[in-house]
Amino acid sequence: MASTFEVLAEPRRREILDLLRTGERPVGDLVDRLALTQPTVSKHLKVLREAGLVDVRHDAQRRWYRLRPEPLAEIDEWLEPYRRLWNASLDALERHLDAMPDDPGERTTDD
Amino acid sequence: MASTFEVLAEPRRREILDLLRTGERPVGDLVDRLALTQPTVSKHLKVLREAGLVDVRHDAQRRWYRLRPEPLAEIDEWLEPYRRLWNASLDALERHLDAMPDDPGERTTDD
DNA sequence: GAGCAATATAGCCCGACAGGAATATAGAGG
DNA sequence: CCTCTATATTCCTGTCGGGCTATATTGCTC
Repeated sequence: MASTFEVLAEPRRREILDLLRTGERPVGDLVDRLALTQPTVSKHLKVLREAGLVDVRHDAQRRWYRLRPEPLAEIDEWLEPYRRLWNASLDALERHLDAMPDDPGERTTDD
Repeated sequence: MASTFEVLAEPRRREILDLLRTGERPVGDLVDRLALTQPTVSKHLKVLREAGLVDVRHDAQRRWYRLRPEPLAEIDEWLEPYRRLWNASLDALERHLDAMPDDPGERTTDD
């Protein structure tokens, strides 16, 4: 089964997730909004389903797809050890700006 | 140029980022740790470079690769609107557990 | 149960991409 | 300048994935 990252690598699938953020939608609705044929959308939905990123509710012939944010929470956890790094960079930048009242002679390494 | 998500979809590239989290490393070091040939590692590094996820420092023939966390911060931002969703789920679960002191007759919809 | 609506599945094509082997490039040192 | 080291680039191959068309499935309604 594909990793959450692999599933998210596809722009159309991210679009689908974006659309589902506001609530559940039937397939036809997604087909209308994405410029894709119905089979293609269904295929993407299958991938999303197998990755646990969406859930389906049956209502007669209509299938309502709904977002499942849990795998995204795992991405969030994966980011955790990196988060301190860019925080460190921002802190350093802040300190730098802070320690530089107005120094026009200052040069960075952009030569 | 590939999106950050596409770049991260490759497991080996995530491994490389993991290795670089502790500090900069030369290519040969990465080759030793990943079970890949040197050209393959160089190719991955090129992709990572073009996506802005790593940076190079030249030191004679040796190239020291270093992590650039900024694109990861963008992923973090992308997650932002979703974060409230899984927080909502967790909140709901908490409220649920909270409102259920000890109710053995309680049934969920898992039939 | 025939017909219609909504969705899924199958089959196919094509472009992208990861992997490796071979080769090129860059720099140090004798 | 030749050689050795470290890395990048090129070329080739196999596989995978997205897109489409055509077809199957499911469930409603008359």
